[in-house]
Amino acid sequence: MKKATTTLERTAETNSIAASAGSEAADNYLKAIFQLSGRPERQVSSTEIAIHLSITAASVTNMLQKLAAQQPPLVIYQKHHGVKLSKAGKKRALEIVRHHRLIETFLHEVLDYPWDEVHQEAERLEHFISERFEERIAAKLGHPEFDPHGHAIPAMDGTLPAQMTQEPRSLSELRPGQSAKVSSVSDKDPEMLRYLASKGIRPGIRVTLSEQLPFKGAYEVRIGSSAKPALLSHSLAEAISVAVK
Amino acid sequence: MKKATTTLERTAETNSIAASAGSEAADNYLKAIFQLSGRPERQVSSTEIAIHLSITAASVTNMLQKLAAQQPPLVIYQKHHGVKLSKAGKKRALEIVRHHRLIETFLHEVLDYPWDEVHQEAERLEHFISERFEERIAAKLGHPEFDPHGHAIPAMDGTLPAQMTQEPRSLSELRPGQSAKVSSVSDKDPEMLRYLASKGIRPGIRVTLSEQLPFKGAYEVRIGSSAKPALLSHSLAEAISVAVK
DNA sequence: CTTTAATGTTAAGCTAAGTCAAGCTGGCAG
DNA sequence: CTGCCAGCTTGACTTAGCTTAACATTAAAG
Repeated sequence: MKKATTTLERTAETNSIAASAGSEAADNYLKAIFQLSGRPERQVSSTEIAIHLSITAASVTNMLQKLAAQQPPLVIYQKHHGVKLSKAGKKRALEIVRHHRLIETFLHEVLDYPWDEVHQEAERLEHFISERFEERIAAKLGHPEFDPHGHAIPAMDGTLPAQMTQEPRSLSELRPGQSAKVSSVSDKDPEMLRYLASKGIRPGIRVTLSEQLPFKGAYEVRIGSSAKPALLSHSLAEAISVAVK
Repeated sequence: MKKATTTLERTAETNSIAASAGSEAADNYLKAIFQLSGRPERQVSSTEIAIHLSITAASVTNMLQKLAAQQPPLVIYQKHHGVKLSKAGKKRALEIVRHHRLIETFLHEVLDYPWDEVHQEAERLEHFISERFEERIAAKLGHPEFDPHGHAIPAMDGTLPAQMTQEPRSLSELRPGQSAKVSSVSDKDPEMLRYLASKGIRPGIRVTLSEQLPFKGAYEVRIGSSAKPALLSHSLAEAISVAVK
């Protein structure tokens, strides 16, 4: 008569909600929401997230419901009205952003990666490093405040330097004659980064907009102390954040 | 009367091969087979793999079939008679082992990890680093030949130093009076590594077996040039590989 | 040669994350 | 105040990797 013993009582609790906390996918959603919601914070819609992550809106709805059902909830989700991060969700998102930016800095400073290649590698690794690894590279780098593209690195406790809590101004919003310091550049497009580097545009450099052609035309920009100005397209100008000061 | 349409013809081909190349799971199987098959090479059984990976034998059978069905096949699999790596499978396995050991060395040398903590971190990261990352840390370290535990690091082309192509001898196989040099120690158990470090046992150190108590009793070992001998349990002695020379 | 214990394999089914297609909704145009 | 349609949500299905339970095979012992 068979053993049968095995399946008896069983943890009848295969149970409820299932998990999906801490998964790579969940992390990516949280990071996406964080980045899309901007500062000050806005609600983010399913489709926005879907486009950002290159998946379908249906998947997003699904995952948002799971994230909202966690204990504690990672997002505040209202059917048909978008989503925002909860306290816990924001903490997690900032942790991942910290990982990402520390890794980028590390790759650039310690492993001599060119700045256009750090993003891709960091995008994968950010999910898999331990707290210990994070702590070690931060120490090795002397607890840096900014990554190679000029983005602020959140502190361990999940706080950002004060000036970073507001939406930064883009070079494309300057008026002719205005001068400003480059605070950061978008890290998403390697080609763009290579081009910017070749023009000498990087965080900390002072730029002066001498002229802007109409209809989103070229931006004529004087860079640092260089003699002749450069011409930047609208989308390039948009990818450059500046502090007017 | 319901649609019913659904189950009809069906892609009767739920089908064959599917993919699962290059996945983390597949990598882990290949590595497990590589490690279990030893040198010179033996066939490895499903259950061995199952135990090594802490999953069920059924899962293993499944995956082996997929790995064998790849184009090119990653393993040579014979029902009921175990499995061995194909050319391509061996190449991939060595690539992962190379990643693992380079990462361990890197964590130890560059990030000052203690040698008992490197394994766990490397175990995760080995699957996610790019070729570029591999190349950069290898360069940073001066293309090392051995990891912190004394294991040989495969070259980029997937070859191992000559002496590593044979099964190493364990300290537990020495006869009293024999002397040998520690070539490597097992990296799996952090506690054991800490203990070994405390006794001064590490790769490169010369040891002399002065006495071995019967029935797998303690091994009395003189370590390097130290005055008084240490007592090692059988399992400890087994975890230490030596070159007699 | 037969039996059987150990070991392997198949089949069915679960979960996580995704897809597609169809059904809802809610805010704006008339 | 109505209706409509873009944007969400739901539901039914997929795939990868796993589990359990049932069935099959091998090899060793009688």
